Amino acid sequence: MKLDTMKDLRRTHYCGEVPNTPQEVVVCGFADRVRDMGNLIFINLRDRTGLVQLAFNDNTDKTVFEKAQQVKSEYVLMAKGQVQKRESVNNKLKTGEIEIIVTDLRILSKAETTPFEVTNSDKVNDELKLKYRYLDLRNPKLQENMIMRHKIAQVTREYFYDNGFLEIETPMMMKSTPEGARDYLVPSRVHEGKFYALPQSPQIYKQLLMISGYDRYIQLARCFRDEDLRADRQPEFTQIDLEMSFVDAEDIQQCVEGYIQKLFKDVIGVDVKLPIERMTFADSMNRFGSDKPDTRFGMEIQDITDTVKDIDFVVFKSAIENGGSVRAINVKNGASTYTRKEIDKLVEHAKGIGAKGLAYIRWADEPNCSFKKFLGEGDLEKICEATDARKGDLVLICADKNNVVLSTLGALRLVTAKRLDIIPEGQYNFVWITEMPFFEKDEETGAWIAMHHPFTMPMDECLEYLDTDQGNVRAKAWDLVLNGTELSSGSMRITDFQLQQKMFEALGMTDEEIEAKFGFLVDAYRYAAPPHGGMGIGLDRLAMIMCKADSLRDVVAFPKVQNASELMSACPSEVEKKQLDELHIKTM
RNA sequence: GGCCUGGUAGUUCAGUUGGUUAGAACGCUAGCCUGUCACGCUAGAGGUCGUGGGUUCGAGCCCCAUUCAGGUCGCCA
Repeated sequence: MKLDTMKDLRRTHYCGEVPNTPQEVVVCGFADRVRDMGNLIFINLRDRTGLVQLAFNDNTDKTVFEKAQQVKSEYVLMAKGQVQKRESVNNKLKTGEIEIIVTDLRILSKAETTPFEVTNSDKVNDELKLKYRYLDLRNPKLQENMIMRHKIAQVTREYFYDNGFLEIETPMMMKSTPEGARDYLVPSRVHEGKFYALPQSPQIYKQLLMISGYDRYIQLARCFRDEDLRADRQPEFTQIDLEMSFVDAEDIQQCVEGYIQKLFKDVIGVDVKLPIERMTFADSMNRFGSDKPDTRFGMEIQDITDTVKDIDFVVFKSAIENGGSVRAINVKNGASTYTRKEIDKLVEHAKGIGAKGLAYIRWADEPNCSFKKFLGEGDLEKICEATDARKGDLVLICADKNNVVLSTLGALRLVTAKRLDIIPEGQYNFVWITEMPFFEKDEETGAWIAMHHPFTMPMDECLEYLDTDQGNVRAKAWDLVLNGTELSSGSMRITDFQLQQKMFEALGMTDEEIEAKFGFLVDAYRYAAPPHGGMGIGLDRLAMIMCKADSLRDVVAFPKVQNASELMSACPSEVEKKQLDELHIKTM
């Protein structure tokens, strides 16, 4: 059968927006479900706004009826007809009170049987859905997510434009700076053996824009990092990138708080109370064992080193003697029902993080302690008191170097909270993590590397021991954390080129390296720079949380999978030898 | 790069200790059906059990390798 064309017919209404009053309308979209009852046919027509029911009955023109009999799922249709009240209402549909008695039906395009049912694909394997991403994107849930993402972008621009920010595009092809994440490289045809890099972030350019006097900059910037993927990490992502002049940390945070408040109100109708809580990095680590604490539930880490220091238990003793500590979390909420097997699993989990083991007190009927035989009179009571342990609780205790203890308990806190299902839904706990360390030690080389980036301003009081006590230098850098997810990271930048030079040196770079990699930036700061700082806010992660999605893939139209390939188009792919030759790339 | 989990019909899954013709639901095809909305009823088609090797009289099931996907650790200034 020949396909129909639209000819002079044009849409008057989206399916989900067909009004509740009798009138002639023209709708178009995809056939969602066809219910053929013989002399009566119903077709649910779907577009991005929702569904509307098309009805064909014994009053329907014969040729129209015969055409309706041919319709199958996912056909593209256009239908003209009369809106009328239904005989029986469907409360599940926005348009459930009406239907369209069709007088003209056009089959504009036919679909082969799809590899999965578009609107019933919840349980379908991701691999298949990603291969046919264009079909999965027809799913109302994904459409809703894409629309919400659009709204986020819209409100973002609105807010920052209203607050005097200029949107300025920065290059997608730039100089490679191999510090930090791996760059995606673009070979140069004209310059044999030389490469551009795709930006990991527009960091350097936005700082230069401040030097150039653009004062407040915003960009929804695409960024690229050639690192392994996670559910919350794509190799290519969008950052709400901003930079402000003549401000200090607090001004930037206030500006972003206003944005967050408006965004959550306008997009999902949630009130965010300001100001957002501030927590120092050190506090966050000590209380939650993480630099991105989920504060929606308690279970904070307690230091019980003093309580247990006299107990003759070699695990505790050696940890304390080696400068470490003994700390605990009290898993309440009836966690004493954890079976031995489940506790063993927690121990394994702890070992995976680096702990040597895990001690515990399980208080079902009475306190049952895994290291009972080392305890003296009254020791157990003291530990229970220090950890507020009562009947029904499970106390997990870790002894080791501080960083191991904290990251272990921090991870167990999340695992047990998930298992016990005590994380409240629909709650949005924001927290600023401040006074981030400037340096961190590279585990492989032992060298000090910049935790944020090397243009970050150290805190004033830390300047004097930049060279002597790197581990204690704190930065004018902060993160914005939401429900345990790092949403955003910001800092004040160094504007004194001599200090910048010094920071590069502290990071172990030679003069030649500095000149080759960042010479142009250091030079720029010789010509005066306003005090400035800024942030990068992860748009994808923000969208993920606001859509209540589990994976970034649910808020990215065409995502990549774990090995950074894209299953639909099968990229990356091989290229022709001619292309490689032009780029001076020798084939392997 | 390490570890864990999975791959059986188009889809989601079941498949006993290794034993005759590998099943179900949904989808698909054909027919019936005038008020459905996850329509219903009847019949039918549809399988290289991811791939390769091994053990065995016999493998969807056991062993080895490999591949793909997911999660996670490393990594992500």
